[in-house]
Amino acid sequence: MASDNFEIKGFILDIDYILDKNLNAVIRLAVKSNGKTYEVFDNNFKPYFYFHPDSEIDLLDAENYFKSILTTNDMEKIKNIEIKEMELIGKNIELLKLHTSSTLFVPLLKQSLQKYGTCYEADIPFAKRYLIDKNILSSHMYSFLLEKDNDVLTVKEINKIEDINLNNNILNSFNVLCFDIETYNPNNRSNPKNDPVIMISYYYFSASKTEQKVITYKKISKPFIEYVEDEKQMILRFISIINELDADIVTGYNSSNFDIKYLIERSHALKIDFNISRFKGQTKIERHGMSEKVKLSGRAHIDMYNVVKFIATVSASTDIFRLNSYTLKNVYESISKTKKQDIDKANIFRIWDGSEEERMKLAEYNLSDSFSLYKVFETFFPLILQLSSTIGETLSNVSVSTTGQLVEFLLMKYAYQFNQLIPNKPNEYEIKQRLANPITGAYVKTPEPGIYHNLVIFDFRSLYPSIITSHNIDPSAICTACTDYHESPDGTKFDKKKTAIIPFILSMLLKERLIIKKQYKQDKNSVILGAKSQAIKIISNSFYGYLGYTRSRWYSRECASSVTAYARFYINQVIESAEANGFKVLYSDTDSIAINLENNSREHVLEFVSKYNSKLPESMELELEDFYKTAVFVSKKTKQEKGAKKKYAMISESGAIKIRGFELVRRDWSKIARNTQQLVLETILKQGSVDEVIKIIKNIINKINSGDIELSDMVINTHLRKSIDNYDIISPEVAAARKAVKQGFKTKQEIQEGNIGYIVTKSGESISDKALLEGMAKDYDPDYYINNQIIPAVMKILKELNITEQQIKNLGKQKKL
DNA sequence: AAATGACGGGG
DNA sequence: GTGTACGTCATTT
Repeated sequence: MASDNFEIKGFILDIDYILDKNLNAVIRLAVKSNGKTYEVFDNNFKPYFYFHPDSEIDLLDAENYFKSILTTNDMEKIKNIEIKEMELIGKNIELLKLHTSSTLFVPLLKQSLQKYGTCYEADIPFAKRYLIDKNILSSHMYSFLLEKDNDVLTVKEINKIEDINLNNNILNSFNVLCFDIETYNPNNRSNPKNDPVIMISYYYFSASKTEQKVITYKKISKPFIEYVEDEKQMILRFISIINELDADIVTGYNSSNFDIKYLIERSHALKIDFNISRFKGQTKIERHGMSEKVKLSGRAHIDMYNVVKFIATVSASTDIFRLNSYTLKNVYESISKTKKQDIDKANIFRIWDGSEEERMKLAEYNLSDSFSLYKVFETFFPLILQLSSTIGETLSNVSVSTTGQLVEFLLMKYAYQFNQLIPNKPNEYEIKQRLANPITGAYVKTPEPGIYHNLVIFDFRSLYPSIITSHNIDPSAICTACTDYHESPDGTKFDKKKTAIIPFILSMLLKERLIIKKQYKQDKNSVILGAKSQAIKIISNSFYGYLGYTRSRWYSRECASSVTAYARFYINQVIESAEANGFKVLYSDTDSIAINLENNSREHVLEFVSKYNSKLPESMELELEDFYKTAVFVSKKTKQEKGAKKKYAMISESGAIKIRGFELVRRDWSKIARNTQQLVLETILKQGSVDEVIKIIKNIINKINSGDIELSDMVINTHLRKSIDNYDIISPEVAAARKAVKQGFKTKQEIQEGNIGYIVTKSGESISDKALLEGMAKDYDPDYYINNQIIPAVMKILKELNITEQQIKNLGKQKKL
């Protein structure tokens, strides 16, 4: 038997497991090393879980105990029993550790044992379990000592390589295939049972080459077209291209829910197997919570739509990435600042059935989707990679994770290292209870509405994380009888001496981030450092949320409410202290305060903050955010907004505009209203007064009155969910849609499936009478747009600045006369 | 006001 | 898959 040993240096791209013919679970790694990907097995890891019996039993005689409660069939599944002493949320617990050979047996044994006690860690996916127990980080360099036996590679040893350069190089070592499909859609929504895939485009890039193509089966003379015989050949060709190019990452946009799903279902109809895995194993779609997850073996599938939404969620409080809709077009245009090629999607089937010239446009569009996706991928992948290497989960898992799942994975890893038992997930009843019992939130000081000048904003650096680390907030540190403790303002005591994993992990992350930030200052162009810093920030900021997250394994109402109680305590302390020192605090939210400098000098306020900082716990710090020239504060009054909400706009000294809480961009307002509102706000900020604003509004009203505004700016976008016949109340959009159907402009189906845009025209009595679909409308009703769009939009801002609606209305009348 | 339902992205 | 389990907004009751 030929067998030899060798060593490779590389990183884990993906991990899963196989069941051999005896159902034994064997870990399988995809190791990427020097441009090659190895399929590597690890035989030295077996499934296990813990059991804690309800009744007192003789643990030393556990085998007989199990014999008395389990069938012989179940008993055969237990390979070994160990007695373990561990800690569960601060309390010692004695457990039985049950070893088995197959992952299949774990849920079966758990089922049989449930009525006799509690099973722990019986729901940790095997591949995750492996990374946790072996303390191996995905997307991190390791040296793998391998043994080759009959072409099968097994791993003997894995050792971490602490080489920053090697780790950094990972960023450029992926073969990435970005793809997009077009489908035939004669009935609006393509149905994979009948409607073929008509084009598949891809944009491929790796360290050594770039390639882009559209595969299709109707004649189109363009150099980027690869012509094949039919749909079946097209799909087969796509699969073989993925293999030939040896893609490590296959990425799409909403591809889990659409492209991949459609290709799988379509292939089924064509009686072919759609499999784009690298190693043996199916390509399938699994439910991952509410979304779907594509499972490949040996490659990572990354759905950039998931990633984009994730980033949008975690950066919700910043202006960096806030869009009203996360379509590929919007996202691409936002990151690249260039327009994306567009097409009327409802028309794709007609284009396909039409001339070659038209199809050429479709092919170009198809390719532009893959190219845009590549840009989106390029923008966000560094962060995904750093999230992956920071917590150690695989790229494909990170790409479908919520922040809670990222934190949970880290906690599970450290729980293992600290001999702590991983708490079970809550059942539905507990979830409901937690949900019904929310945690008191942050403190918000609502501002007096108006325009202010000369502001300074300070905020606590990483307030929640630093509160957790400074006060040892962790469910396992909660104590009643301890002597050396932190007591939160709402009365929970945390043992100072207890080594608890949440503060432990957090202080490690915060320390690392400080180092990274320092390096980043020296090397502002480093994509890796920027992404790493962002990744750590995202993870650290998620611990508080995780403590109060209803499905959390480490849920602790006491901890979560202690964090917010401390936050309220500290921010109020700053406010009081600032006011005692003669500063006017205009506004405060959670971790920040806005001070109106008035006659105070900058030096004076900076001095105050520095003095204040010296009194704070070591890891806490109040930082200067920025100086602001002008700020507009508006009080919240609308029904939707419960409680005190941020609603302000301000402009910093450098001219950066920060807008919070204004409904500036909503689909159901016309573009003219949105643009005018934005302009009004910006003008107030830049001019520092409302004088110029009056002129602007007057000008817009005049333009509207004289019919100078393009119809496209007047379109109000909305969408109908029901069939147009089923409405009791006829809103303008329903009226417009009905007219369009009656006159044969659109079919009922077209209306029902997509977005519709309508314009309020001159002819008719009610607004519904006047409403016509975009394309049918020949004019617009100036009165409607002035009174129902422009005035309400600008009044949202102006009413707080002592300008009445009548004043604005008079602007239009003056000109008319 | 509370409960229920639909949507997001994709064509 | 050692299965999972959203957040928001509109409409209806």
